[in-house]
This record gives sequence, structure tokens and C-alpha cells, in this order.
Amino acid sequence: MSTPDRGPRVRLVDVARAAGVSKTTVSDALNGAGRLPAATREHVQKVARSLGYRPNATARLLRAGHTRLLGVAAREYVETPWVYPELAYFAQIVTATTRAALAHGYGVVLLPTYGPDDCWLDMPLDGVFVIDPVQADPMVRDFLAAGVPVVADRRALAEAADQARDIGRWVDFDYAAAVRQVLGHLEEAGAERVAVVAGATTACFHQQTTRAYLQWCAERRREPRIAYLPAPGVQPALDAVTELLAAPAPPDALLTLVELSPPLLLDTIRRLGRSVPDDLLLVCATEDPAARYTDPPISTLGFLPGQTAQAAVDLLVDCLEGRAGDAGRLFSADFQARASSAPPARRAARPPRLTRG
Amino acid sequence: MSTPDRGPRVRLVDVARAAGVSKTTVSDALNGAGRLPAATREHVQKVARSLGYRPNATARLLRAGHTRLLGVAAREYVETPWVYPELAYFAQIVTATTRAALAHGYGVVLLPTYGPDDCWLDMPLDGVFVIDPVQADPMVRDFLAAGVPVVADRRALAEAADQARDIGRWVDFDYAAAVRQVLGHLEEAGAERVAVVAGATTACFHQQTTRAYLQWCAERRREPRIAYLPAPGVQPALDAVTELLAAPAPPDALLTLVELSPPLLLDTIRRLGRSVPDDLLLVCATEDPAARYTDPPISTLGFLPGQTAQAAVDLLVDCLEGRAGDAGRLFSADFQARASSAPPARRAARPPRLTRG
DNA sequence: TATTCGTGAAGGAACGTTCCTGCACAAGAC
DNA sequence: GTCTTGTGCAGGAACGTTCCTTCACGAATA
Repeated sequence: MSTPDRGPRVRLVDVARAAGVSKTTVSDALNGAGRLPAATREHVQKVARSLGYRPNATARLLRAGHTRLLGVAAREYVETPWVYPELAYFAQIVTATTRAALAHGYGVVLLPTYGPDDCWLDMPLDGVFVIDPVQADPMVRDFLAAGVPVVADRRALAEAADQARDIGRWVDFDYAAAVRQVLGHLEEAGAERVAVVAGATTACFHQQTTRAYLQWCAERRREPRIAYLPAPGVQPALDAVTELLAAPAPPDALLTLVELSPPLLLDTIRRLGRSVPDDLLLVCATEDPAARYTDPPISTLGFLPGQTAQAAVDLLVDCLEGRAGDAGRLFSADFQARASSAPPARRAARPPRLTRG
Repeated sequence: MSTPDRGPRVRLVDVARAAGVSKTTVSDALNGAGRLPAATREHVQKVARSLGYRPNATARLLRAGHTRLLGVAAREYVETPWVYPELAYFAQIVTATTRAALAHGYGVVLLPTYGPDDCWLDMPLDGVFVIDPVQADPMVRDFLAAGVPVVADRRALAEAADQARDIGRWVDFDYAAAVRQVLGHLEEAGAERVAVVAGATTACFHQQTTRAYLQWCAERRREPRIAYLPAPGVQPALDAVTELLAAPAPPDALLTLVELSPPLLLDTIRRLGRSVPDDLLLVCATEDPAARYTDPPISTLGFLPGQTAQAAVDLLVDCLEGRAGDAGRLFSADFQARASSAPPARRAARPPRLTRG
């Protein structure tokens, strides 16, 4: 095994010359194609190995007409670039996307959420998965216009209009239904003043969850109690919670729709002199597995990052490889009711409320 | 603006034909090269736009001889694939790598930590950053053998021997020094029985931190109290802590070297009837920002994922673009002493210890 | 012996760019 | 009127593969 010398890389023709055969023979020998006797095949392989030959990936991609590379972009905090992978949800999405892509033989490129316009178009991508696109998302538009299939939500695809025709697939999340499910659960547990901590971006998730909450309040003629966070961060989130709980006639239930460490939140609430679930019912929208291990365990609203990503990749790959496949997939949330939002015992001891059977 | 029709993509020659000029002229007009009067340039650009022309990324990469794509692989839990981005450290590394790469005009591909051997070699990468390589890491070896520059730690590079000669750069972390710093801090705060929760993989971080702790114990003729976790996960980590604290002559200080939610850990310790820092000094190796907001705030040992990634990308890009640059960078840890490891007041009330001035 | 047939391998086009070279032509210098 | 100089553009090689086509040759068949 001689040390491969630096300098210009050894190419297919170099192997061919060294082995005394043609390019064709080398290519066939290494790729298991063509009609070659085992002897020739082995000889070529040996020469290739001894020269340290590695095929040029770019050249074979050009020839193949595809790159087997998928882009993934998480746009939620597009205004405050690059925080997203610190959040468990996005980390899990990215993980699951990569895993699913690998299973199909694709690699995954992390796309910038900001930067020089169009900079993403220089990347050799076969398809793109845009998570939580912002309104009139330029990334979605650009890729579709460039003929690169995109998976995003239906709204984003619709905004990109005609370009999306047959190279867009959707993965939708019924955020509104998820929020209503939780609010219904809290109402059944006896909550009358549900407060919400929400993100204030143009991302689909924030927009839809907020709207669902406001509408739910309107239907019940209740005053919404909502704290908006323009950017992620522990301190702003804790401040928001503190302020909500300090209000006159404080809330008797809290739903957090921003990423926040559940055990830390629980501890903060305790330090504010409230007890969960006795004084305050608590539900967190989070993927943090720590929520199951607190005392009491915290009810969570999860958004199935694994399943979502898997579906997105499947749709994308179907589209890329010319299979029919679905036009999209609709997901609902994963609500895990735990002790933090159970009806408190002290209420059970009260006289039964007349408003319910 | 006519809708670009599906079917075969519009190529450079198509634009040339439509504009009545040659390929050269189109290429020059769109790339701002050559000697062209403004009129021709604008005409070509207009035709290109109207046809919806987008240059083929793969073709220009082949021509350019590079792909402007960097791979990043986090190998720590290579045995239990794909959990890593759920951990704050790796998420931050990946984020920072992507950001730093983008600043240099590069994209980032997430590499699989497992999968069919060599599957990573089919990707068109200019360089690779391998975080926390395992022993005799095949990925490092393969890439170096294929002539792809790699940034990893010195040990991994040394193991890949001659291949690494001039296309490997190192980013080292003095994990041992970091651990000793924390242990020294705990000792000064009065700890006499420091227990450790450590990961049990072949990753550099786990190996070196564990060895440093064992050596530190040996130097002091103290019995090591160490719980090994073969895989990440909340429950196993909490179980390990519980078991350590339940031992006869329980530890008076705890250092966790696996990813674990700091507020959850603090709560668990409390539920076990111990109080931080009065009964137990606590330091967590974590990047979780929540550690600063608990009561008491938790001392943390951080590993500067942002700076490490930035340095790795800088080294890689230097290497790729033929600049001299450093051969490597050595990092030390970021230890933040907070109240969770402060000498408890009750000890200050004791008579001063004779062993120290 | 002439014809098919199968095997083994070479030649060269194609993928879609970029960029080097060179041609035609006009304007200015002599 | 010839000779330079410069401008505007076209032709074609090259990047490193894959794969389609062709061809030579020996064996089997008519």
C-alpha cells in the first residue's frame, strides 16, 4: 500500500492507464457493470486501490443528473438567525430529516435562514423541506421558480402560486386543532382563566396558534391573556410568565407555546408562590423529554417532529423519483395529559358545579 | 413573465439560442465577465429571466473543481445513531458550524454517524469537520484517504497516520484540564467525596474526562465514585444520580458529564432529600442556558461549541483555499462557578480547617 | 468454409457549465 | 492605403464521470 501522493487527484483515466485498459473497463469494473471476466475486474480494482483512486462525486452527479442532496430549512425565527437548532423541536426535525433522507440514499444540507438573497440557489439540491415557512416565503418561491421540488405547508405553496403546480408537496399541521384540544382539556379540568405565552413571529406555528387561542377566547367572551415573545430566550420567557401570574385575577392555567425548559418553568412558578396543579394548571408545547420526569409530570403538546420529517422526506423523494405518491399529509399534535393539568383534588372536594351535568 | 414550462430544464444553450447569441456571451452576461456592451448584457439577462433560466449547480461545481460544501459529523454516540442533535451541545456545534461556513460561502451537510460503510464518500464535499471522533475513526480515515481535508482532534489525525500529513488540521480540547479545574474548585469549596456521572462511549470527550477524574482520585488516594451511562436518556441519568446519592457515605459533590437538564437534576436531588449547595455541591457539564436561572443557579462547564466550530471551519477553509493558517487550535473549557458549588455558609461557620492557611 | 453468436473491451458522446483562444471588424496612427 | 489596437463575440476544450455504440475475435452452427 503506497502512500497516495498529494497534488492532482488520481482520476479514472489514471487508473485506466496504470491498468492498461480503457476508461470504460475501469468504470464497469468498479461499478459492477458491463460484461467483464472476474480476472479483469479484480485486476482493475487492485490497481485502483493501490493508486488510492476515489471517484469524483461532482462528476458522477453531473452525469447522473441528480445530487441526492436535500435541503432543510427551519424558518421560524428567520428574523433572529441561527437560533433554531438550539431548540429541541428543530433539533429533532433536523435529526429525523437526516435519518429519513439517509434511508432513501440522500444527504441533508442545512440551509441558512438568512444571508445574501438567493445564496441557497447555488447549492446543488434535488429538493427542499421548508419547516414553518414565513409569510410569502422567498425561499419557497425561489426554489419552486428554479424548478426544485419543495415540501412546505399548503399556505406557503399556495402563495408561490403557479410555480408550485406539480413540484410542491405539502405537510400541514393543524395547529389550531391542537391548541383547541389543550384549551378544551384545561376547561374540563376547571380552568377559567387560561393564559398563553406565544411567539411573535410570522411563522406559521406562531400565527396559527395565537389566532386559535384568540378565537377560542372570543367564542367564550373571555378576555385573552397572552404574552408575546418577539425572540426566543430564557429570561424573556420567564419574565413573561412572571408578569402573567402577577396580574390582578391571575390565570388559573398556563399554556406555553415557546420553547422553554419545563422543569425550569415549574420551578419558576413555584418560586412565584403558585403550586402546580393546585393553583395553576400547566401545559407546555415542547419536545423536551424532561417534562415527563418532573414532580408533578408536566402535560405536553408535542408536534411529532420525527413523523413530520419522515413524511416530508418521503413526499419529496416520491416527487423526485417520479412516483405518484400523495399530494400532502396532514398531522395533528401529540397531547400528553399529565398531572400538571389534572383537575386539582381541592376542586373535587367542592360542591359540584351546576353548569355541568 | 410567462410560466416556465415543466419538462427538461432550460439550459444555457437554450438561452443562447433564444437570445441569438453564443453560450459564451450568455455566460459572460450573467456572470458579469467578458467584454460586453451594456445593451447585450441586459438583453441576455432579460431573455434568461423570461425563460426562467437557472444555472445548473452541479455543472458549475464540476467546472469550478470544488463544491463549497462542508460535512459535519458528530460521532459521540456513534453506537446509538442520531440522537446527537437533540443534545444542546451538538445542536450548538451544528448551528455555529453552519453559520461560520456560510460566512465563508460554504454550505453544510449533516453526515450520518452510521450507515453503509463509505456512504459518506459519495457526497460531494470539500472538507469535513468531525466532532469528538471515536477511536480509530473510520470516517476520519476514509476522508483523509480520499484526499478530503478533515478537521478533528490530534489523536484522530494521528491515528489516520500518513494520510493526514498536510490535509488534516486539529481542534483539540483539553478535557482533562477542564475536569481538573472543576474538581479543584469543588475541593476548595470543601468537597471531599466528589461523584461523577459519565458517558461510556469511545468518544474522546467521555474517555478523557473519565480518565482525568480517575487520575485525580488516584493522586488523592480517594475512591472514585463514578456512574457510567452507556447511552443517553433522561431516566438512566436520573437513576444513576439516585444510586450515587443513595450510597453509604454519600458524595458531597456531584459533577455530571452527560447531557441532562440542569433544573430537572436539581429538582431530582431535592426530591432525594438533599439540598444544593448545603448538602451537595453541583456542577453540570452542559450548554443549557436554563442552568443560570435555577435557584440556586447551577455552576456549568461549557465546551464553547460556538468558538470550536468557528475555529474548525476557519481551519478547514484556510486549508481548502490554500492559505497557510495554523495547524490547529487548542481550546479550554468555560467554567462558570455559580451558587450551586459555592462553599455552604454552614461550613464557613465551622472552625477553620487546619490543613489550609 | 461461410455465417451467426457471444464475449471482452475500446471509442467517444453526453451531462451543463466556464474560460481560453481567436476571428472579424472598426477606429485610429502612420 | 497598410498596420496596429481594441472591441464584440463565437468556437471549442476542459472538468471527470457514465453509458451507448461499435468492433475484434474465437467458438459454435449451418
